[in-house]
Amino acid sequence: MLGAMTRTDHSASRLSALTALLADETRATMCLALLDGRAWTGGELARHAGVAPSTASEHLSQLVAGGLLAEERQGRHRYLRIADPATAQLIEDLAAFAGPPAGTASSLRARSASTALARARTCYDHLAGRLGIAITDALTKRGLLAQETGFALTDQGLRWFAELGVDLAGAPRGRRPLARPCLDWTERRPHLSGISGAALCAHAFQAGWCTRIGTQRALAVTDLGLRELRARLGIEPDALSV
Amino acid sequence: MLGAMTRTDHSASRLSALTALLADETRATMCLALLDGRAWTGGELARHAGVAPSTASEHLSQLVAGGLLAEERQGRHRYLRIADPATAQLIEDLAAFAGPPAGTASSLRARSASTALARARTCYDHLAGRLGIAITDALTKRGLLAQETGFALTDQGLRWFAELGVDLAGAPRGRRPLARPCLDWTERRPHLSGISGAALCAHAFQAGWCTRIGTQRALAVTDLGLRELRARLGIEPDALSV
DNA sequence: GGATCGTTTCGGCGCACGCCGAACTTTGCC
DNA sequence: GGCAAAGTTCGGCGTGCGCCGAAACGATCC
Repeated sequence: MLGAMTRTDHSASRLSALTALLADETRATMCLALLDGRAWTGGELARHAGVAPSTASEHLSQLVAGGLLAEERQGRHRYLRIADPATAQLIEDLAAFAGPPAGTASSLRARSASTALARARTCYDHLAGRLGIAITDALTKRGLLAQETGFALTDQGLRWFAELGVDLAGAPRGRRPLARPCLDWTERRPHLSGISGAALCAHAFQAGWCTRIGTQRALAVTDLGLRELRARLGIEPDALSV
Repeated sequence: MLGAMTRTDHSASRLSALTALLADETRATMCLALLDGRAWTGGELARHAGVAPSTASEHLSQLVAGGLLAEERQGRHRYLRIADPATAQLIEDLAAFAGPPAGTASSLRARSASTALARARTCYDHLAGRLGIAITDALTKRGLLAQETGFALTDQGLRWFAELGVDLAGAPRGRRPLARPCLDWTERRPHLSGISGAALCAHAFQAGWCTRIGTQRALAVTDLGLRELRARLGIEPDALSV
């Protein structure tokens, strides 16, 4: 009992310290902005969050010290990004959990249906929005991704990636799983994350399937992308343009 | 840009409100205690966290209002439990992420190697500790659980559960996946969670494979349990008693 | 060298909130 | 009905922390 107590206490201390980093709205705004997967400067984040540069500087130092963000100094700039995919995943999970309850999901979806962000965007290092959902659904429908008994690529799925020219076996395999679900903000449904999700997103950029719009995380699918998605996954262009 | 801004702002507000609930060490202690899956009274949680009943009452009201806990009034008692499996999973994820870095994992494991908690425990509604890891490893080794390409039960795995007398198809299937990984505190490795993990844990209790020790979440594996684990999964009793 | 810009450090302000004890309500027991 | 126990409400205390502006620092450009 006593042993369990102290152990729990240490865990509670660490848990509260971690969540305290995100418990401030300014810091939360910064972390959510960084979920686009790119590195922002301190000034950009300060303006985005609507606080003075000095305030932002202190917040960012806390986030770096807490391990949520990584920094890189270049000249007089301080570039900040999410520390690693696991951290991005955690923030995504929290954001999805904190999202509006299921009842208001439809109204939210309807309200934001016309925005570019809901149509296609990146979610740290993989594809999200209706594009991400459409791809995940297509992979599942074609038997490339098993969702009934968990969330894993099938052997056919591995071959599909190989045909795409993406070498998943050779990918740097840390503790990050090959495939894992990531709950989508706008769609309230899981889309493909993990190493394969990141690889697919990277391929989509490299092969010119999609490009970034503006400075945020919104994406546009190119004509080539539409053709490839139809040819390789049977995704009709209509499903993405609505 | 503006649309994205306000949207992000709302998300940040909700994200910070959610994490603020766990950002206090007293509330974090309470939530971690409730991860044993049972319902505690307000007084028990107050004593466990080391605060006055009045203080605990206010904290618990916040956690209920925030949706993390569910309450049930019975006479002059107020029973509290984690709201649902998704919430438990989130708290587990956070606790695992907030846990000690990989470098200190071995020393932690060594230090707590002798405690009953590290040997076998529940993690909300499924089995954890070395018992949970041993089961997950055995399922994987026998081809019942696929971890190479994600995390999902195989067809053989479904048959194994059926032979056990556990009907996974008939389980109340909400959005909760059949199988999902849950990162273990002490072992720093994933163990089986999700509907199948909960069903296996329930079966283990019902069939007398294990029983609770004390009032915490620690478990003891019975002789029958040891025999069944060896017969059904090839788990040697030594692996659990070390 | 001088001007400018991005960033950081430092005081100081003010609010938010976690804590307790005391008083009160409700429930259960004798 | 009377008493004990669980829980809640309220007032008040103290502190922690998020905010800003001013000033200092360092890099870049002219």
